[in-house]
Amino acid sequence: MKRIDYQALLNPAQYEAVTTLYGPLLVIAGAGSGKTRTLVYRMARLVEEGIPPEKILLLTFTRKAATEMLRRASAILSEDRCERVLGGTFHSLSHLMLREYGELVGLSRHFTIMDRGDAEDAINLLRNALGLAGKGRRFPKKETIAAIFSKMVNKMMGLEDLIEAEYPHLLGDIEDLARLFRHYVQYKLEHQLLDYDDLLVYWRRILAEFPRVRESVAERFNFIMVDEYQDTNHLQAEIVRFMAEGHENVMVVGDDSQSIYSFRGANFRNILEFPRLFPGAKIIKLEENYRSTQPILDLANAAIARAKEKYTKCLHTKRKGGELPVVFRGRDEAEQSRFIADRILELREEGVELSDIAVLFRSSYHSFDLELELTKRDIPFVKQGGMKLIETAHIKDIIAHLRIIVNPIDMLSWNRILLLIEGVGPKTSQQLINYLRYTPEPIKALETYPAKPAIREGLGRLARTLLAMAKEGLSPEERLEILFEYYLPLLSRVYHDDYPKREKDLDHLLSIVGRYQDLDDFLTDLALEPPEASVASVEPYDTDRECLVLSTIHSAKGLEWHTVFVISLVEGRFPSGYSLGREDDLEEERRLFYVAVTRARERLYLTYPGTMYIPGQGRTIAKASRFLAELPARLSRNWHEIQAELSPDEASVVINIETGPAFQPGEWVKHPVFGTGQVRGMTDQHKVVVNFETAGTKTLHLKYVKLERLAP
DNA sequence: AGCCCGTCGGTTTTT
DNA sequence: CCGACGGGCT
Repeated sequence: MKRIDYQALLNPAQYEAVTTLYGPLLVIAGAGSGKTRTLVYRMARLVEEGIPPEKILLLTFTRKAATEMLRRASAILSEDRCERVLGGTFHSLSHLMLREYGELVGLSRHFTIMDRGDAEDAINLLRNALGLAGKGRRFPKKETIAAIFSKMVNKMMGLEDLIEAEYPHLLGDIEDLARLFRHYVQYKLEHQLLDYDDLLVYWRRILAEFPRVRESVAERFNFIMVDEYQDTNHLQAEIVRFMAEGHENVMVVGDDSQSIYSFRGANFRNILEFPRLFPGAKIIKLEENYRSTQPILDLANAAIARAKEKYTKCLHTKRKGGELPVVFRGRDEAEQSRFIADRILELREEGVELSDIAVLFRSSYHSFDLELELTKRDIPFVKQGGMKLIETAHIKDIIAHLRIIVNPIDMLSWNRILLLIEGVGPKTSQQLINYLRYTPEPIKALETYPAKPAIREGLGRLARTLLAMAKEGLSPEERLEILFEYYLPLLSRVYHDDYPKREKDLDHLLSIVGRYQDLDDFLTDLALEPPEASVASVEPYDTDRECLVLSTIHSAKGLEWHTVFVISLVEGRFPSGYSLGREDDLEEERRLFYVAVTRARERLYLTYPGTMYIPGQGRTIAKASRFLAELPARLSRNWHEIQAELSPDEASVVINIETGPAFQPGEWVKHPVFGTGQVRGMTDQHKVVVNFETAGTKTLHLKYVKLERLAP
């Protein structure tokens, strides 16, 4: 094992955090202040001190983040013991614990995890059954109800208090909502269904009610580290408190200025309550920024300075120089998209990798226009955030079939798959479910059900398929293949408009399932770590290909890029129209803007369209976001002014690189991004046409391209 | 009575 | 681009 010179590798504050191993520790870390680095080195330190890695627990916001940190810690120690640290999200940890201890509170080992959509479906079903919907009766949408129920649980608030505080217009519906909530809880219990919140709720409950479990868990995990603590909620804080009982070796890291998940019950004040939860906690602040240039930080500081409540100080860096962030106003969305595509192509020719550039936005649909432009120009991209693969109807169909194999009393899934049968609607499905519900073997019972002749054939085929899938000893992949034989013909009937597109997703799913030995694991991972829906590269499985990143700001948390574009900075989009009414929500939008701009290392572009198409209203004038309007003028430059200052000849030239002697046709050259290629010729003094081996033929402007001559 | 299918409206953020 | 809704069909 390598000895590590921590003092040389870390600044004094980071060093102190890394070497404080025992007792409660709160680290307030500004954006780009080496928060991840600190966590990684602390993990290495613990292992180096002889702590068995399996006694360390690392809780992060996504499982990807945890895996990445463990990989880095192992690299530092040049050994792989760190991989044995248990890392994951609160939800994945709770899931793991419930599979182990769930029986204590009446959970089967094969409970099903519902995603948000499933929860909404169940709520909808119950709402109809209770007669709370339809016919002139005004009742909140299932999305709203699900949000209310989720907030109640995560904030550990009563329904009445929550409605009063956040949904005063629904005060009249409290009784019905309460009744619906009781039924929802009952329904989940009956069918062994757990929504995301239940994972946390049940785990907390076990910890609270069973001191023996608490003891053995505290013994199992001697050291707990929590990342992104500003986005945890009260429920999660309690889980931490219980799990650390006895040893109190808990380190949490966060930045109250980056709290962006209050819609999920997170409260940035949580981070300040940590010292109350763990009296005697040591507090360390990391304030020096290692990521961005000072002009970018100046803009970020100015944006967050207007926040009503904040606790961290100004970010500063020792880095010198840097360009002012650029503001661009396009005539419309199409011009905004063209501008971004133009800049991206220039950056690529400067040698900035596509994957080191990101376009960030408030809501997933804000990038639709840009996606069209990128496709037109053949710029490959991946999109993070927004629609997940598992949220598409056809994938949910598949998942529902698989869930029944694991948990045959999951009547929510039964409902879904029965509705796929021709001739079966909501009524028939409910009757069937009432029949299947209390039979010991629901799948077999399907065939014996006294059904109308019109649907008997369909039920029989479903029963035979499920029986074949349920056979012992099959791999998940084999089960899926059996299912496809049954499902593919359905697909073209049910989704006749666009089934070829959906068929491709099914292939994608098949390629994912191949990695799993256990169906339970596969379903759990799909729910807890859902793969993104769109991989827009031309060849779907070509993940090596370098891609531009399009991402919601929420999904960009913790990441950084050379250049960042923040787009659609228009009132109503960002800040979102939903937030305009409430002060707290607006504050969160502001923090979201802060998170967005602090993702950039070298260059930052803030763009917005002057007009926008709004369905119903047609073309409307867009008003620049208040986040732009409020910025002091000296902190950014306007693109149109930059252009006006340049001579017409230079207008599109960004940087100068000395041009060498003219390239000759037939010469071999190497480009930092496109790789090697052969020169076709020069179109004029400045432009060379190169036929690249993999990237195809490109015309490059010599003033800003880095071409290397290769020996013949 | 219950199902199918075309139309239309309206779109936050995520484990 | 998905879900609610209403009219027509079995």
